[in-house]
Amino acid sequence: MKVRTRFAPSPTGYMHVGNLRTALYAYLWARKNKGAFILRIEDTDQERIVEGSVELIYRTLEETGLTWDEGPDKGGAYGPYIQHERKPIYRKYAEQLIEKGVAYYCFCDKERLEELRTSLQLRKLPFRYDGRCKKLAKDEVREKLAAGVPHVVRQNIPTMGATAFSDEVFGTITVDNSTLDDQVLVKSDGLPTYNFANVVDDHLMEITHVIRGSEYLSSTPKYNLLYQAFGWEIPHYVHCSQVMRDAQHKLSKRDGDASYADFVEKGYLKDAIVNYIALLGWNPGTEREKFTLEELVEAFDLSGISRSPAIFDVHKLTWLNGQFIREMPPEKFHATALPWILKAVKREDIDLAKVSRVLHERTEKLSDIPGQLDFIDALPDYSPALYVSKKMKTDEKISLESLRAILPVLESVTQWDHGTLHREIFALIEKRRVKSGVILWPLRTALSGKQFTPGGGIELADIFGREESLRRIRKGIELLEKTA
RNA sequence: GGUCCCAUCGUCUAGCGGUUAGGACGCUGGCCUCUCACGCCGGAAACCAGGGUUCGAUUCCCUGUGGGACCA
Repeated sequence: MKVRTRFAPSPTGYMHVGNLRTALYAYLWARKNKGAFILRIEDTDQERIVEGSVELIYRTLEETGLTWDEGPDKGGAYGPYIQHERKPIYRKYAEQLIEKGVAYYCFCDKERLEELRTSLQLRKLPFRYDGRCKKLAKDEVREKLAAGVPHVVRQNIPTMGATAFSDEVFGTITVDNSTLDDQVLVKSDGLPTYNFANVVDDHLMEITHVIRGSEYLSSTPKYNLLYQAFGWEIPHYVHCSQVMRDAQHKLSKRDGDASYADFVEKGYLKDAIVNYIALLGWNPGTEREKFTLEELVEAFDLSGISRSPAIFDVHKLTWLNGQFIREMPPEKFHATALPWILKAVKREDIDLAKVSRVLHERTEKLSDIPGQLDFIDALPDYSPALYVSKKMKTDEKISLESLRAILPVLESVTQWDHGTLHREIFALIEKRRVKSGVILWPLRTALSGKQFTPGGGIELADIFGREESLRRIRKGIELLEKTA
């Protein structure tokens, strides 16, 4: 049978990385098996719907390369792919269940349910519907329906026995039916609950592998009861454990760093994000850690999914991001980095390609870039103490001598390029018979006014060009003369 | 509160009865070096606890502890 998986997000305006990981696993499994990956929008909970969410879902999946074969925009043989458009379908199946006695109409209103709840709470019992409407006579039900009394449809769970299901990652799980609640299948507005809709849709859409978060683990027995009542084949279940912020908390929207968009905004590459979340809770069985999406398709297997929750480690994501950045060809890095470089560099006399060259090995995430370039547009005010470096064997006095020696050398340079500069500066070092740091440290300090910079003194001189370099060196000499 | 699930370095994980418990991030020492970074070499760092089963348990079983999910 052809493998069919689905990603079924609610349009709540947010693409949580945990959801994205679930989508990724479903995508990988479909592709790995040459099957189909389906996108279905679960909008039965109308109150939670956020404008523009569906577009956000499309955009995220497209950006990350998780292409779907069937969906609201693409169509397919199993549509519609938006749950609220499937309303009549659910009604029909709910009626079937009622006929079979596996479900029943419930006319209990809010007040009665509230009473039930408080009375159970007083006795420290968990809330469970007491099944009152189950006992209603057929005529009574018909009358109430005809009179238009508001009602829901509830699942009639057997009071005896147990229900078991098998999960690809958790194994067999058995639950006593007596602990299961007669959950609502169809709400009073006529729309199905998620609990009902997902079963009907997964069956009708011929989903073979239901890949979803572990929060559905405890309701799965109820779904199985439904499948059994309909006589439908039960799909393979693949439950993925939570993505956590720390041991106590799920990674949540409130932290401001839980969504795909948050990470893109912070300068993470989509490839790195996808690679990292794939590894969160799944391992390929080898020690390999870096994968492209295509390579993940190849390597992915259900058996590598782990049961315990995983804490999202932004440090490791950052490292992986750096790996992807370093691997880029220089032109690609330049194109990627350019918008971030332009945030810091406004002057137009700078060759930005040279800037990205020195940045390339020094960038882990793109948002690091502006801060690294804050000395380009204007030389910052800096303390002469920056000229002191024990390791480079230099201090204010020595630096002053060095800068005074550098100035005429650079002034006489006619061909201002990296090769020439390098040659001239190193000739000076040799001539003065000093350690290279004695010349290079003051040069870099004078050019940048910073302790650390992307690029060394010669590279910076090349980037700044003749006029700006000489100007900054003279300024350094001035500063040191004042100190001495 | 009831039910279910989970438990190896700080973090992600390998392990599927006998291993010097492996890798990666992070941390750290060194080398390289035009500062920083990259890269390379090294180091510290873990089997939640107690009972079984077994010649032998990180591994299998039970209990406890801790954490999570679901139902409220």
